[in-house]
Amino acid sequence: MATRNSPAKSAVLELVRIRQSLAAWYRRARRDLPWRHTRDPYAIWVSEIMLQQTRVDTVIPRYGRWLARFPTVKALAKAPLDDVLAEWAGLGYYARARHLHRAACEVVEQYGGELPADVAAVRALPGVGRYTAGAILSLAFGQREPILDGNVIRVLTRLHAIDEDPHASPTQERLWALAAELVADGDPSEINQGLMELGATVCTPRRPACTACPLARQCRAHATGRSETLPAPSRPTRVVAVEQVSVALVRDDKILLARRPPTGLWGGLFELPTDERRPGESLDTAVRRVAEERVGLRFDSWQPLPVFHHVLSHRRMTFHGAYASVDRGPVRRRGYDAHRWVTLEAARSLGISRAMDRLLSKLP
DNA sequence: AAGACGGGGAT
DNA sequence: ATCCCAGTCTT
Repeated sequence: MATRNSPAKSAVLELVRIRQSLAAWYRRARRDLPWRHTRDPYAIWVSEIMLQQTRVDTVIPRYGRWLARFPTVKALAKAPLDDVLAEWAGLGYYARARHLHRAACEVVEQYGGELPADVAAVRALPGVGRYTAGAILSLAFGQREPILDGNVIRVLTRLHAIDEDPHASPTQERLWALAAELVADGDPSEINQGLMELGATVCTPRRPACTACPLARQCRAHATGRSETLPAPSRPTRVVAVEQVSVALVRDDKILLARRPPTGLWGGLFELPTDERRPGESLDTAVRRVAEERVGLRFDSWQPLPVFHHVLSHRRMTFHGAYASVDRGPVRRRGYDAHRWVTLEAARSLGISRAMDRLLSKLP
């Protein structure tokens, strides 16, 4: 028989206290966010995909717009991918939109348009990883599935004063186990959202508000003055500089847009014919080469557009834009799978990247 | 285990 | 300039 103060028993009591403090704090301090007004699994799913690596403030105006345009899984599945990407335009990580569309088709075909309340089935959908499956199952269906995202990693590494790299496999498994232990009792939706909310508003990357934290008394990092130094920083990704050359080809007051291949960077989005500038290549040579090689068009003279920089997580791009009138003649695509002659107005409502939107805004 | 994959806001 | 965000997929 365990004694009253055995380690095992005090650990269990501590867990109970953490759950209760967290849930009570969450009920009191939670922000009023659009996706917290629904239990529609599809709406929760959409919000979780949009929120991947994307700030709440960025998602808020896009979430409602998305649901107005694609109100149900069936509506999304029925829409052409071009429309889906156009609606996603500007949000980044476009594989999320391609996967969401494909997953919607699968849900219609396999489950009649209703997201199954089964973690393995949801996890098997394209674009749904371990985190998103846990979030959908716990928030939409109230199941005891853990979640581990950037916020929860920060909260748990501090709570347990974990020094190891949180992205290393062994630490990942330990963190998932800790997250699972928290939802083993109580309300999994409140506990999971409480963990994320705490990480987003109190247990922040810099200058955490420990005096306002419901878990401060149980926090090992706080007790040892390490709240600001945990979690261990991850290794930064290398950013490569590249020069891009884009040509705006004009004919009858319309410009030529071409669709990128369905995968890879900006996959499935439209753009002005673009290619990397080669080492040592003059701008004039590059501009003419891009038009000739990528869409099979030539011109006599061209005008430069203002140069600008566009930064991605792994690239620092310098865009050199050119503007030229072209005569009649067939478009011969290379490396694109579709093209359209459109007005500038129509071009900006196609699925285009932020970089391309910036480029189009510089046209005369 | 590491890299690809966007964009923006905070410091 | 640096960090990093309600991550997933590929290699």
